[in-house]
Amino acid sequence: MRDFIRAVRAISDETRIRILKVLLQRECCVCEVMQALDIAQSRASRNLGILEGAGFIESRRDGLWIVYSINEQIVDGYAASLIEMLRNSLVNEQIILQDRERLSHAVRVGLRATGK
Amino acid sequence: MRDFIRAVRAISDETRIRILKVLLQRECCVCEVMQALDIAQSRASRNLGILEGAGFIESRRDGLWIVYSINEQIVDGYAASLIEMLRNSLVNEQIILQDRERLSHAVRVGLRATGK
DNA sequence: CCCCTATGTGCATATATGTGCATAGAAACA
DNA sequence: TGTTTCTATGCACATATATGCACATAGGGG
Repeated sequence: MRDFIRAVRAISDETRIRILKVLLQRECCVCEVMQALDIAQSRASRNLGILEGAGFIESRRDGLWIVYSINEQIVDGYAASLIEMLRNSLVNEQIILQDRERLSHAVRVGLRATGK
Repeated sequence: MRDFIRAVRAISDETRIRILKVLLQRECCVCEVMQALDIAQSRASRNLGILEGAGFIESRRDGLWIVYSINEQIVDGYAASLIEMLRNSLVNEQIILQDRERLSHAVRVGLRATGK
């Protein structure tokens, strides 16, 4: 019951839904997620942590960055069903399309180094 | 997005999960739900309302009672997928089995008339 | 070995959520 | 039409959740 609720709650937040939708496009580091969603870094990090704790995503280090990606090898567990459900949902949602657009321009480089 | 979140949030609460599990056994009036879960009447009523608003269940009047049941005819909508997921989940959960046991003894009669 | 960059986290705060209590509402039945 | 019975809801309150800000941490690269 606890795991079930943790999984469902994890996917019941708009920010985390948007993150999952982005990660369904391709793996991302934290800074790419914050660019895609146009949110603060701490917010991206925290919500990625929640999604990881619920089993939706996994992380690995790649040089300076920590790359998050959809946890594909889950067979049991509730996250698998929910991810599958999300895959077919919200396909024409405005904000999801916006995030996808921004994601396509996101670069794996700190904002400090972008010249801004 | 709003509907998606409403559906997922509706099923992310232990009380409502237990209610849905009970209704998957058979349709119930409010007083049967409160007996099965051993909760207050207002709590049962309120959570039934949330589940109805999210599209999981429907209600009809039957004499003195209002009977709630799983909304079976939903094809589109997110509730259908979530109900299907719940159907195969938590099958050995202690509290779910307790609720089912109490449900089998529940009667469609006000507590006031039980002699207590 | 030190510094710099990316990521994680403690704290304060605003908002949302769940619940009990008491009461209002609704509708069947006499 | 009045009464009884079941169900819904306003209110108060406790708890949970999400977020920004500032800072701590970690670990790669020079």
